Amino acid sequence: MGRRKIEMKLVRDSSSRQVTFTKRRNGVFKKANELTTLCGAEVAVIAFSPGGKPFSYGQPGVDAVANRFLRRGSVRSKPDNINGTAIEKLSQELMNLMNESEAEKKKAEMLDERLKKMNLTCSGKLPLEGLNKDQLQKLKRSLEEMKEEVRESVKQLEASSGLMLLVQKAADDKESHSNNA
Amino acid sequence: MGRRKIEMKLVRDSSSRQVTFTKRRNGVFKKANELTTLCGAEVAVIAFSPGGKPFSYGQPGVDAVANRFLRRGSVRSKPDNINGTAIEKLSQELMNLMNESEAEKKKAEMLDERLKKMNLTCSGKLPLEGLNKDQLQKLKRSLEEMKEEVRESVKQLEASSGLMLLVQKAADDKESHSNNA
DNA sequence: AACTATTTATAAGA
DNA sequence: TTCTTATAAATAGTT
Repeated sequence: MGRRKIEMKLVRDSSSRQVTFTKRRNGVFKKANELTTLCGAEVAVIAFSPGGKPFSYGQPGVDAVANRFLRRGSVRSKPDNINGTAIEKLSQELMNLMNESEAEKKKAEMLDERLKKMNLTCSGKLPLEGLNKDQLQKLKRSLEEMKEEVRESVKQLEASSGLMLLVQKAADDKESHSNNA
Repeated sequence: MGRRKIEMKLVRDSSSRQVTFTKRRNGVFKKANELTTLCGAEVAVIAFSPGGKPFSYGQPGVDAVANRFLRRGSVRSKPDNINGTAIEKLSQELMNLMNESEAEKKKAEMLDERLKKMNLTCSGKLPLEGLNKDQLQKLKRSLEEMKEEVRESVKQLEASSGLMLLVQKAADDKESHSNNA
């Protein structure tokens, strides 16, 4: 996309390659950002430069995602309109939310398995012979902890969702009582 | 980049949004692939559609990324070269990974606290009484935020796992080289 | 780090 | 949906 068409193969000159990497990395991140903005999708990109330096989009990330989400939420519905049938809408959204949480749980489980498999292989071979074993171990532990926390979060989320449903039901009951009276 | 310039905001029409997502997702993946090919960089992209479906470049898993990594390694440098400075690069990557893991852990902890607080409030009062739709909304929002955060955590965890695999594969490679010698 | 000549990506449309 | 096509964007080579 420039003065000339280039062959799709490794750029020979190391310097040019670095320049190309920088330009195109920015390009990919921008595209990812647009995908996020345009479609409300969550996108994460991780790129290691030829030199091994890590770059990522979506990183400082949770904040950005949260902000985006909140903005969308406030735009979508007017607070005042929360009467009557709005409850049904909420109920529907809750249902959707819970379903998504389910999906999230499954992902976490798959992740879990992958991690387990990984751990087995790792401890079996103690692979990073020449590398810093200490670092690897720390890494492993970090991953382990993260896994636990995520799993815990999912559990709590489920519990909370359940509670929410109960609350909602109670609300409905109360309402129909009022109607009866 | 089409017949018209479009505003960079959420595409209103759900159907159009889906189309846009598909097209642009392919675009991002293609760009990622080019970055990989042109610069010998390792790139992973994960995208969740508005509907929550996961797509990724570098899959059917991390395996593809790992393979690419290994292929590049054998092309770029002689196998023996994995011993010297390559080690330092990996080490660097590990360091970065660990830093990210730390950040993630903290985020997860915050999430955890918020969840705990919420559970307390909910179970303490079983707030069906006030049960203002307003409260319901707040709860809903909390749930949604948590969902986002959990999902984000999972994504990051996946990314980390992928990196781990890469590191491990590289280590295995090194070992077999040693064995061969 | 900027600047274009071109190539690519893609928003509409068929 | 898949394929065109008119335009907007990205970017390779240049300064």
